[in-house]
Amino acid sequence: MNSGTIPQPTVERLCAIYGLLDDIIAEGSHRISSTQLGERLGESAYTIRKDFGFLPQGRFSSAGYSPEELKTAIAETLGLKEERSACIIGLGRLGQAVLAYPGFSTEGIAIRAGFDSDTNKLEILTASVPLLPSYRITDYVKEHKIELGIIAVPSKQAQTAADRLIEGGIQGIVNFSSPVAVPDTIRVRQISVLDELRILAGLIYTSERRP
Amino acid sequence: MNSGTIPQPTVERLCAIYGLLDDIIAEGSHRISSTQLGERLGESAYTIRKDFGFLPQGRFSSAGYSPEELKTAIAETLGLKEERSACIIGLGRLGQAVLAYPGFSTEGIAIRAGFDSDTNKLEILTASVPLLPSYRITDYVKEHKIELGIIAVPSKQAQTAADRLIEGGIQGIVNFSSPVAVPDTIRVRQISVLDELRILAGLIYTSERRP
DNA sequence: AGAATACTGTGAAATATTTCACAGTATTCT
DNA sequence: AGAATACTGTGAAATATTTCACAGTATTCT
Repeated sequence: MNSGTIPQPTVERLCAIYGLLDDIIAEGSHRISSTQLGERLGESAYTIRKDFGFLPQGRFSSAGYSPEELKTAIAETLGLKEERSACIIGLGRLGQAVLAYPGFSTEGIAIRAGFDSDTNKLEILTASVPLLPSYRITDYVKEHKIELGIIAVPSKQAQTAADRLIEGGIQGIVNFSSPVAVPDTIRVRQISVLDELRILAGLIYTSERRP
Repeated sequence: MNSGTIPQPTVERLCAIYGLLDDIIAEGSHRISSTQLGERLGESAYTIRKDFGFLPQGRFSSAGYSPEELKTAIAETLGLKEERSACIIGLGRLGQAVLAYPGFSTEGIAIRAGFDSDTNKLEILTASVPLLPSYRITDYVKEHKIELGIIAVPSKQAQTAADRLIEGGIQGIVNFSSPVAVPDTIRVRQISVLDELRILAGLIYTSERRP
């Protein structure tokens, strides 16, 4: 067994597994082994099992894990049982794509509002949640106790968006835009397709050169 | 100085810095220190300097780095000087958003084609690159020596998309869809907003509980 | 011109993370 | 029913990564 703080790589992998378990359940499997999970994720079975050491001791054994029980155990450990409120800043193509993503509602994340500084856009778009002008971010986040923010604005507006979210009391940010400065109480996950493509290029290039 | 294989976390940070340097150059700075870079990225200055140890010895010193020289040094080290060819599979909202992203052309990544299995969609959309039916992925990737693929299809189609790319000789994949099984010569970068939101929730929750 | 400052570069130490090796055990097979 | 199998859980070892501490040096200040 294991307690103490959970290492960040473990939290990341547990979340990846959590999502994967939906696929596995959809496929109809009722048992899954650490080896199989590791293969799907590109991790070793040892690592997966060590990660599971942070879950409440489940007396799993000998024929792998039950996907349903695993999901429950992970949800409990990472606090994914209660629904989290989120909002999205920037309703361009990317923001709209995220807003329209059907997965959230069933998965413990509720997108509660969308914001954009272009009021025209707010009128044209339709959504099942309120779409509001950006100057209302702080108030709205505060009033509705929104915990997570997604930033999908052009890079010059990223810092303003972050500042408004933070002033409203946001706890974490997924940022598709340029990196933003935040106090170290706020966690930021940076996402950039361009960076990822470069990382791939870099990994490929450096492993070719130095075998 | 330093050679040998470059650690993956270093490649990742160097790519993040590479992108950040464009912002810094745009702001008009001609000098940037490891401390400043670290603050923007949420890393320590030590780490940044260690990372730079993998760059060709630049005799930078004492008043920080020149953003331009840094960019060149990183590009050289990671092979980002030559343009890389990429393609995108799946032309839903997300795929369209990526395809329309203006940053690539100026940044050493060229999106050469888009694919979708819905031929209607191919006719409706317009783009500056060919939009083709998905069964042509393998041929096209092979013929045009496309190195990187972006998968933005519904989860059930992800594995097929990956298989076609791999058969065509793709070297790396950025995958917005469900995790895919690939031979270990292929590198995959998995991107999921839902996972990122859960990671944030998990990090926040576990650090609250165990201070 | 000389002193103070603000950096970098880098071995060595500290820490975090992964991998190994194997005992223990439910399940499956004959 | 007994043997073989296929797992998990976990200390210990190995490895990777980060942090520290500080010497060296160009730049800025007085």
